[in-house]
Order: sequence, then structure tokens, then C-alpha cells
Amino acid sequence: MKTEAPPLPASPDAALRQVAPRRTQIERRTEAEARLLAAAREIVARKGWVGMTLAEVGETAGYSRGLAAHHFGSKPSLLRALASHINDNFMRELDGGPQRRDGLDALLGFVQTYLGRSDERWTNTRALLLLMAEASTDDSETGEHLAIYNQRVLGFLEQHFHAGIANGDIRSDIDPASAATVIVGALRGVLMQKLLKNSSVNLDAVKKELLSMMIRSFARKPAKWLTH
Amino acid sequence: MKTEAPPLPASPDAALRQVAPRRTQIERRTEAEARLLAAAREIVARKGWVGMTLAEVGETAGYSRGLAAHHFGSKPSLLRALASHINDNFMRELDGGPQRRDGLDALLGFVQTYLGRSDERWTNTRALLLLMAEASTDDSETGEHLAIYNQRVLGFLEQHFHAGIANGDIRSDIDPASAATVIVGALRGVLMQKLLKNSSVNLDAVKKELLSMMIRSFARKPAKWLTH
DNA sequence: TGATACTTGTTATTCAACAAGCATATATGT
DNA sequence: ACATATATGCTTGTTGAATAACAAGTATCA
Repeated sequence: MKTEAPPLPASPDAALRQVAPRRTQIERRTEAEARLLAAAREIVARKGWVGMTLAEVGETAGYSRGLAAHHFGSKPSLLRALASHINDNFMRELDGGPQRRDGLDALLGFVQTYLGRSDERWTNTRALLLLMAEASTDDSETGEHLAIYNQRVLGFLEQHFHAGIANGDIRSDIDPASAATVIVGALRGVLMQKLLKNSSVNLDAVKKELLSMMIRSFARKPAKWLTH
Repeated sequence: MKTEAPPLPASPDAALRQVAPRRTQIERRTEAEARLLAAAREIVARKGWVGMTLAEVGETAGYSRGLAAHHFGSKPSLLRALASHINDNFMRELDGGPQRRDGLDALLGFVQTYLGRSDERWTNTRALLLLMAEASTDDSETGEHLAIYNQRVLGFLEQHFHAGIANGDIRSDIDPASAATVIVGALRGVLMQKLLKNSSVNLDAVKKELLSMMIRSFARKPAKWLTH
């Protein structure tokens, strides 16, 4: 299972010791943390939180088996860092979208971004899904950070529902909180089915259908958006 | 954590040994299996599949720590039995609905049933959600049974989309497979948020919003349904 | 008496958590 | 500048707890 020879991209290069770029402590620590989190994210996406071992995280990141435990102290603590990390990534991706959108336009863009990714970029979503599912079980405080993450995403959508209602694009009889919950739920639920074995989910078709649903349900003048 | 004195509802009653109803082997075995599955279901709902131990299942069911392993042989084998069990329960609950419904009416009824349960009856759904989430991680064949379960539910909905299109209630430009995926995903995704810590999800409001969405998106004549 | 259900005993494995040591970077003194 | 000392990052050694899986024993039924 475990890769015999982890990547180890030439940080301590034996042959060219002289060229070793004498990184500062802060650089070393920062890079180590980044690589540990990236490794954790991938492993969680594959095996889930409980299936992930600290040793595997360290080794996948190209370090020793002990580093993850040493750096983060404990597994729950790693989860905390990981949730923040993924959340930050996603929010950054949202901001870096095509252009500034608002109201219903922003909501449709959100869905397009969420379902429009290539297989490679699913790792984040996949990991987050698994974390959330497992979080609702754990007795400990492990799950609260994910609840906070969820609140942030919901808040983002609610805000755009309100904006859309204000600017007249969205029907005023929509309940922003409930509608946001449904949309986020639909996105996660669809992804979850996609990640099941032997899945026959056609993401493009689903995306199209969901966008139509949103326009017909939320738009004050659906025709204006459907033609687009 | 573990309850010191499990229920043990008077199967081997010490005081009234004489009255012990001399059950047949088949009866004993059947009851044991039922109680083991019920215990497993509850524990999975609380702690998830991986967080559940075979010993706890046996003891929660009122037996010895070893029975679960002995009866089912292995943990994956227990999962198989559990998934079937929950699936059967759910399908029976669907059939026993208010009355025979069809097409869009059946779809709306499905959503109402799914989101309209009391806290107690969520155990099934909760357990199934966790199993599904964890199933998409496992390398083994553990998850295939859940994929099959998912296919069955999707099939049920697709069939009613087709029926609704046929009888004119549902727009003909709806793609049944995609729409079914969205609805099932929305239901699960909403439940998942509800199960998160500190959840502020108002299930009644969400149900109402989702039903409105479905009517506005799928119905050929929304007005006919919205007044209802 | 034999079969079947169930229990208790045991083992091997996995893994988080810590501790003690090694490696690399930075601060201080000459 | 250079050397030495200290701090920080990283690795290897180790331990104890948890637990799935099996084996051998006991109770219940045919």
C-alpha cells in the first residue's frame, strides 16, 4: 500500500549538497505544513478521516512517519487545520471567478463552479464531504469547525439571495435561508452520488437540470435567464 | 461510554426460568439477528461505520461482546446485512404511504415523507447517510451494496418522472435521470446539514421551499399544484 | 446424544501519542 | 569572518490501548 519511495522533491539533495538553498526555519516549517495538509487532503479524499493515519500523512508528504503527529499534535488538531485550509482554498476560488457577479447571477455561477470542475480538482470537495459526513457522528468537538464552514457557505448564498431579491431578479417570496440550504444540499448530495461506485451520474446533465430548476424557481422572470 | 447494564429484555430470565418460553433455535437466531442489526443501525447512526465496534454491537443488543463477529463473520459482512435491512425498511415505508400516488404527486409525496419524519425515525436515514459517505472511500467492495441501494431509489423517482411526463403533469423537457439525481441529492444534502452540530436548519421551511421548487420546475401547470 | 446458539479466552495488528536523538538554521562571541 | 552555542525543525524508538478475528468452551434446543 505505502509507496516505497515518496517523491521528496530534492530538498535534501545528496549529490548537490552545495546547491541546497539554505532555506530559513520559517520556510522549512511553512513548506512542511503545506505538504502535510496537501497529503492529508488527498488521503482523506481516498480513505476518509478515520481511515487516514498520521504516519501515512507524513510519508505521503515526503517526510518521516512521525512529522504529522509532531507538527499538529493530534489528529483532531490536524482536522481543524485541514478544514480551514480547504475552506480558504474554496473561498479563494470563488473570489477568483470570471468576474464580479451578483444576486441570481452569482448563485448560478456558484453552481456552475461547484459542478463544473474536472476530476482532479474534486479532491477538495471530496475530502470536505467525507469530513462533514463523519463530523456528524463524532462525539467530540471535531465537527464544530465543519459546522462553521457550512455556515459560511450558507451565508454566502443567503447574501446573494437577498441581493437578488433587492435588485428584482429573484422572487420576493423565496426564503433565503431555506433556499440556500436546498442548493448547498443538492450540490453535496449530487457529488456524493457521483462519488459512489459504479455511479452513472452525468454531471453535465445534472448541472444543466439544476440550473434550469433554479431559474424557474427563483427568477422573477425566468424567460430572461433561460434564453441566455 | 459503554452501558454497564444492557437492556436484556428478559430472554434468559433468572427469576422465572420456568416461564422461559422455550423458543426454537430458529426463533432465537432470528431474534438475535434482528437485535444485532437494530443495535448496529443505532451505533452507526451515532458513530459511523468505522467508529462502530463488533463488541459494542453485541453488547448493545443485549448479548455478549462476541456474538456480532460470530454471527456475521466479519465487519464488511455485517455492513452488507445492515444495508439490506435499512433498504427493506425504507421501501416498506414507501409502500405503506397514505395512498397510491403517481407521477408528480408521488414525487412530492416522497419528499414529504423523507423530510417529514420525527427525530426518532431519522435513525435509518442517518445511518444510511453515514454508510454512503464512508462507502465512497473504501477500496474494498463494501460500497457496492450502497451503490445498488442508491440505484433503487433513483429508479423509483425516475419511474415517477416518466409517469408524470406521460400523464401530462410534468414538463416533457425534464431529464428524469438528472432530475431524480438532484432531488435525491437535495434530500440527503439537507439532512446532512441538519445532522451537523449547531444546525440551524428549519426542516419544515426547507421542505416547503423544496416542494415549491419542484412544482415550479417540473409541473407543466404550476398553478394547479401551488394552490393545493 | 447430537446439533445449534451463544459466551469467554486469546492473539496479532494497527495506530495515536510521546520521548529522545539527529539535522539544520540562527544567534552570540571572538 | 569564523567558531561555538542554542533554538528550531525533523526522525526514529517505543508504548499502551483498541479491536477484528478466531478458537475453545458452555448453554439451550431437537
